[in-house]
Amino acid sequence: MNDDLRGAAIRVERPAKTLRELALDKVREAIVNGYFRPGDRLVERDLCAQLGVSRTIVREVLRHLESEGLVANLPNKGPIVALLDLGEAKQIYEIRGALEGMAARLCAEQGNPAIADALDKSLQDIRNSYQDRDMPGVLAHTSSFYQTLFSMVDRHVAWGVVNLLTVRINHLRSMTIKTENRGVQGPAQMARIVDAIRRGDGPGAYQAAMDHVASASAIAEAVLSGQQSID
Amino acid sequence: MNDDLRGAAIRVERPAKTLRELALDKVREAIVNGYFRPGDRLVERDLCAQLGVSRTIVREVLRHLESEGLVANLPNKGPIVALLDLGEAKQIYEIRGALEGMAARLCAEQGNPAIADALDKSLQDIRNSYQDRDMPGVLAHTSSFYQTLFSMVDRHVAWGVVNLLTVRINHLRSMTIKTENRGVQGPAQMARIVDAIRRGDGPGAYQAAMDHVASASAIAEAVLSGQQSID
DNA sequence: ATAAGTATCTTGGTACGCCATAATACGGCT
DNA sequence: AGCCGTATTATGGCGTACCAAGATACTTAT
Repeated sequence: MNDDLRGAAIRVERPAKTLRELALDKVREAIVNGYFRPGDRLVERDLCAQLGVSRTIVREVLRHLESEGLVANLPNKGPIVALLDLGEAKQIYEIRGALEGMAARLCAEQGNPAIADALDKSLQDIRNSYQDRDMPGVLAHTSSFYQTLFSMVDRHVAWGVVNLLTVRINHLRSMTIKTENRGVQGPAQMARIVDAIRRGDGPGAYQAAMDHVASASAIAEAVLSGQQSID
Repeated sequence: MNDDLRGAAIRVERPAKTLRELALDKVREAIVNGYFRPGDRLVERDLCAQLGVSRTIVREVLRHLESEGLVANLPNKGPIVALLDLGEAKQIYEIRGALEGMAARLCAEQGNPAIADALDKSLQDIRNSYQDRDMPGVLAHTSSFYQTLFSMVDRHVAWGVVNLLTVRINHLRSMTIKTENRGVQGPAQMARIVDAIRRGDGPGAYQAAMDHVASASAIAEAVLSGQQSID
């Protein structure tokens, strides 16, 4: 076991990623940032060619994405990129509200100033990204903000759920953050969460997190019903 | 279209389930009710033989269960039945509390007496199962109770999340319900949820649902730490 | 007895082939 | 010309066989 410890120090961190995992990431990413659009068919043999892997891998990847809700399987027709229904999107925002609110409350009750400091740092990254019009950066840092929220109170299961649900509404997210004033209101609402946490105000943090998600949901609904014709 | 209606009546209801789905259900069930124990290795070719299907299917099934959290994949060793650690179990109970509380509150705010009636019916089923010492029945009807809670307010996404998480703690559930007095306390706590819903008391319903899960969590923790040596 | 080499087990991954079904194109018949 | 039945194609569902590489157990030679 001593050997284990010494070995660990110099262990060569191999990628360790299997081909399947790489392919999974590629396809998920392709869906999430719109290379494949909702409703597009995902023909197994075509994906094999595009990814350069065998059908076995492609099938496993499709199964995985199916269980993530990113891909739907039509009987006798095959897999397509899942269509996002407005009602479902609202449900996802609602769940995020419940879980992020919970995490925020727990952070506040923790009474550890380091939490609020870490969140402030993420928040500043978000503001900077908005200023630079770097929208992918906004999304990434927003994710990072919430990941901090969950991981600071050791709630990785809840974080996993939130993450899982979030990829399904990713294109909605990228639309909401481009909305007028969102670059100001969003960070302001998140700052309220951080403030409540710093004050140790559990219910306040909960409410602030709920409010933030609720406003995102409202914007998403407006955007989605406005663009219904395009879909 | 008239033809459709007449045709539907005599349509031969094909299984429509693919072999993969059947195999998935079999393996999931085998894990959930303990035929495969946590930590057991799931050797692909053995599963092929036991299920009577090809490796293609088995691999897809294992991937699927992996993304459900029921199966873990050790690098260079292969899949095993996921081990449940206490902290994770507590997190799952906590999430269930948040979501079931949310659903209960929504049910109460709905102001539809049919909801409470339907829940009462499930509750009676649970009581009967307890009386008959039919533990699988208790679990099934408890699931049904919560499914009603979610589906009555059209929250199938949240129900999906709860369901997903619940299978991971299934063996804990089957232990908690065998606890002394649980056959009385459990239904009593659930009755409080139903009462609050019938009164239209949103916060009360929320709190009652939280309390029920919290007590289940406490029992699970006691059971788990008591049996730690057996694991 | 021990270190080195070897065999075995198992997964990761690939290639190929077969069958069933749905959709489409085609071609013959009236 | 128009319609109906058939052939073809596209595609998913499923199976088999094979190879490479890592891990582990087992020999064997010194």
